[in-house]
Amino acid sequence: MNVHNRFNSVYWQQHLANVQLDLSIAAYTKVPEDWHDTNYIPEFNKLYYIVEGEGFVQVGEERHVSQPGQLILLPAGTLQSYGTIPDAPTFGKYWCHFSAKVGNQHLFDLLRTPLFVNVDEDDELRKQFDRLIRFQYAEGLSAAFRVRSALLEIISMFLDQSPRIQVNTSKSPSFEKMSRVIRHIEDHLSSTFSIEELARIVHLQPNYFIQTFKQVTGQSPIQYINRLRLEKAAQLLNFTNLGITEIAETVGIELSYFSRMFKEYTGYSPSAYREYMLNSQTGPMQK
DNA sequence: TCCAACGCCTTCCATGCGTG
DNA sequence: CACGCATGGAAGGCGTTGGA
Repeated sequence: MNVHNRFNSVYWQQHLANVQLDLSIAAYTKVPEDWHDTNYIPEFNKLYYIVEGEGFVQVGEERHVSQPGQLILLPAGTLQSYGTIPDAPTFGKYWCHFSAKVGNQHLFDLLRTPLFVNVDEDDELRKQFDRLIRFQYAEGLSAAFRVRSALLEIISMFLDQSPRIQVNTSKSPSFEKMSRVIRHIEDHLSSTFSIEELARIVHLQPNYFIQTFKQVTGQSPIQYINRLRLEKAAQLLNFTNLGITEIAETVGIELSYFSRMFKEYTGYSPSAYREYMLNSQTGPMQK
């Protein structure tokens, strides 16, 4: 079971997408010649998008002299230094400070990313930073949504450009244990699970197991399992010709209950859902 | 860690509707 | 009529929670 598989699991994708974002500040700055700091540990994450000039950043032991076109991530809680380079023009950069938490963990404790990436879509990234800057102090209900969406977009671009991303679960024993349980669930979706059986996998008391599971995933085990089953069922309805009865069986739910639950989940009965998806895929193409 | 109480989950069964 | 599916009621079991 390697790290790559773990990252591909439905669990991690879902789980990391639940990230809580909080922007503290975003701006564009042409930094002064005396811009520097040495060996300090910030509470927040920083993203720098270098547009002009030169400078260095250091996280832990890794030191990097940065060029325009690079997006740099300085994760919260890491030992950092930065500064200008003598006789070189200083950085002109977009930057922002933000917190990103999944449950009670820092996102970039869970995700090991490179220190920087080379950006493909310069225009797009500038646009997102501009949005961030414009909406951070804006009035109105939508501003906070826009800030969040711009920040997500920037982080996504960073992740997409990263050649290697590792999920690091070792910092949290609960995460490690629960992801083992979730892998088991994903691998055996069509069978039935008892809480006792799942708790045994990680050697926990059932009631303590439920608590831990909920802390990590935000859902009780049963709710989590059912959501997974219904998502799988929706996929099967969408992409296969299997009968409803067969699909119910495949995802381990009794037929009549499946109908009921599926409707609660999607608003459509299974067959209505299939029809709806069929029409929405081909509908606009037909005359 | 254990226990008890509550409420939700699940199963079973009956019924109805549309289709071949 | 048989079959596949949807819907709903009833009941019991089990998951979940909170307190000690």
